[in-house]
Order: sequence, then C-alpha cells, then structure tokens
Amino acid sequence: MNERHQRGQATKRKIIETAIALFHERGFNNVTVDEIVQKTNTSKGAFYNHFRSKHEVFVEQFKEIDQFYVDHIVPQLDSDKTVIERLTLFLDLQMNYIQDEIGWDVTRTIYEHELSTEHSPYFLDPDRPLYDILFKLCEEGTLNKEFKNCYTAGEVVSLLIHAMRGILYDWSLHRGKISLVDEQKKLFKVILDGLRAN
Amino acid sequence: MNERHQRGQATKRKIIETAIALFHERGFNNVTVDEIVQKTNTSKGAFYNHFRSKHEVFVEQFKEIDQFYVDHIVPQLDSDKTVIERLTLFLDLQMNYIQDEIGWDVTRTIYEHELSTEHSPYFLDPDRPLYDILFKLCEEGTLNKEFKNCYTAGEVVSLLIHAMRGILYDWSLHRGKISLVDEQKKLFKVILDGLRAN
DNA sequence: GAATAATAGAGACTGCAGTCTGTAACTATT
DNA sequence: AATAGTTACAGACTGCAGTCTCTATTATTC
Repeated sequence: MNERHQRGQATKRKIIETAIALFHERGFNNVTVDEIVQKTNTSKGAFYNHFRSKHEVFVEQFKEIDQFYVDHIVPQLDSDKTVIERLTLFLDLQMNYIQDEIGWDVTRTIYEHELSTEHSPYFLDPDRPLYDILFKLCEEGTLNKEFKNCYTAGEVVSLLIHAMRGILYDWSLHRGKISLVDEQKKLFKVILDGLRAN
Repeated sequence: MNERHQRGQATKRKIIETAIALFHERGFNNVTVDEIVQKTNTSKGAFYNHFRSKHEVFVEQFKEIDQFYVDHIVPQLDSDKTVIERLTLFLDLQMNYIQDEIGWDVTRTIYEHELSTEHSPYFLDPDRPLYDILFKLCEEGTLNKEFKNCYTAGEVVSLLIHAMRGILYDWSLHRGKISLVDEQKKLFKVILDGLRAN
C-alpha cells in the first residue's frame, strides 16, 4: 500500500501544479482538461481518478485561502484592539489577499461551482476555519457589549458572511473591474456602524 | 420587413414558452437544447438565431422579476413615508416575491450562470429597472439628508446591491433551507441603521 | 417585375467535459 | 510463489452546448 500510492500522489501533485499554472496564465475557461493531461503526460483516466471535475482542482487552491487566514491574518489581530477594530482589520487583510493573490477568475470559478448542484459545497462546511475565526471574534464582541445587544454572535457572523459573499460575487461578476478592497471597506463600515452599540 | 419578422417572433415565443415549461418541470440542467428544439419543431439554427445561449432563455423568466418590481412593488411605495421606510418595504416585498414565486432553484441557476457566461451578464445591464428604482429612492434619501452625508446615492445603491446578492447567493447555496425573508430583514436593518444620519 | 439583398431557419459539425472499459503493475492472501 | 484482488492510468467514447454553412423564402431596389 505504498509505492503505487506515492506515484499516484505525485501524479496528482503534478496535475494540480500544472493546472493551476495554466489557469493563472490564461484563465479557467481557456484551459482544457485535454491540455492539462497532455502537458503532464498523463491521461483523462488519471485526471478523473484524482479529481471529480475540472473545478475540483480549484478547491485545492481555495483551501489555501483559509490556511492563509489562520497562519497570517489571525496572528496580526492584536487583542488590545476592540473587536470591531479587529474585524475591520481582518476583513481588510482578507480582501487584499484575495484581490492580489487569488484573483477574480479563481474566485469566480469557485463561486460558480459552489452553486452547482452536483457536489455539496465547501462554503457550507461548518468546520471551515473562517467560520470559527469570525465566531470567536463576534462572541467576544457580544460579551464586551460592543454590538447592540439584540444581536447574537451567530447572527452577526451570518450577516458578515452574507455581506462577504455579496461583495466577492459582484467583484467576480465585474471581472475584477471594481475594487474589491474599496467596496469592502465601504460596505463593512456601514454594517459595523449599524451593529455597534451606541 | 413584416411577415417574416412576425413568424420569427412567433418562433421565439414558442421556444421561450416551451423551454420555461421544461425547465420548471425538470430543472435547467436536465433539459437539452436538442430537446427544446425537437419539441418546438424548430432547429438549432432557429434557437441560436434568437438566443445567444440556453441560459439566455432562462433569463427571460428572471426578467419577470424586474417587471414585478415596477408593476406591483413601486406603486405601493407611498411617498409619505421616509426613504428608509420605503426601502425597507421594497426589500421586504421583493424578497417575499422571490422566495414564494421564483424559488431558490431558479435563483440558483441564474446566479450560477451569470458568473459563467461568456456574454455579458444581465446583472450588469445598467438599464435593469431595479437599478433605476433603487437609484431614485437613494437619491431622494441623500437630498433629504436621511443618510449620513458622506454617502452618495450611487454608493448607497452599490452597498444595497452587494448585500442583496450576498443574501440571495447564500439562500441559493443553502437550497432554500434558510429563510430569505428573515435573513434579509436582519441584514438590511443593520445596513440602514449604519447609513442613517443621526 | 427582374435582380439583388437580407434573414429565418435547417441540420451537419466541432470542441470539450466527463464516462466507460480495459490493462498492466502492484499488493494481499493462502 | 501462485492466485486473486486492487488501483493508477490509458484512451476511446458519449452527450451536449454552441458554431458553421447552406437554402428557401421574403424584402428591397431599380
């Protein structure tokens, strides 16, 4: 149960790397599975043995996003700051990262695929680190009474997630021609103003 | 410039009606263009003469939504009320209509395909009645000083649209298992609170 | 009204994601 | 070590959206 498996993983890795490079170069829709397969000297059989769809290769890249949050953003959230300040910082760093490192085409592809009926979406996975990060922050915010007391932590998280989705959706729809970072700043300022206890 | 054109329009109508009925019956993805074409005794040539894609036929149905806004919601917006009250009412009636009459699966399909089309998406059509409705309301709101004076009407519309997209996206993602109407109420309450001049 | 242009439509064809069947190389079992 | 089971992979094949070319009929121009 080893040598064969390892060769398999090597093939998978090779496909991921090649595919992601090609997608980045020319866009998801302009890269065919046949091309990926040819460039990696593998086959359709190999490809679909490791991935259920062309989209699924993207999920690999997408998981980097949450990992980045955990590794690089959360440690920067200085606990001297108020929860609202920390949320603002988190959202700002998050959107900057997505805009600069992930790009609208990858985001678009993920948002499209998550809606497609076939497989159950990663966005709804309750174990996604993102949800945990936000929930902990919001919980602290409700305890601190930073938020109006009619909102529970869970409700605040839901609101923020909805807003995030909307911004990222529209940014993808506009093919990056609106500024994710600017739009995010405006929307979350309003939302956090609306949540803040007076 | 007449008889031929009329026959063309009749064909187009026949295709729309048949297609929408089939989509409703078995879902967008389970209906093929070949089937539509066969059932209407037309051809691929006819179909793609009238529509640029299969999705475009589907959008016809979605356009009803905007028509509904114009015909049934806008007239209810009593101008005695403040702009914020009118916006709240508009959003409430809108989401009720989408939840009850359009349904999450149609919404999901639209949201998915708006991201995927090569052609420019209906959502970005600046002539969509929705944008005009919202803009006029928000413009009045800024003139009235109902909103904090740092926001232009255009910015307020953008915020509302982002929020709407996020809510509808998540509702579709959850396959209607969250209440569109409830989530909408919570989110827009916060946003309008955040926008309101003190 | 003859000649020319325009276009609704027919249907064969292409491109590509995803499936299906087969196989060779490996692993597990006895 | 012989046999049976497993799996990474190959590549032919299918299904379907969308394109291309061609035609027949209607509109326009002189």
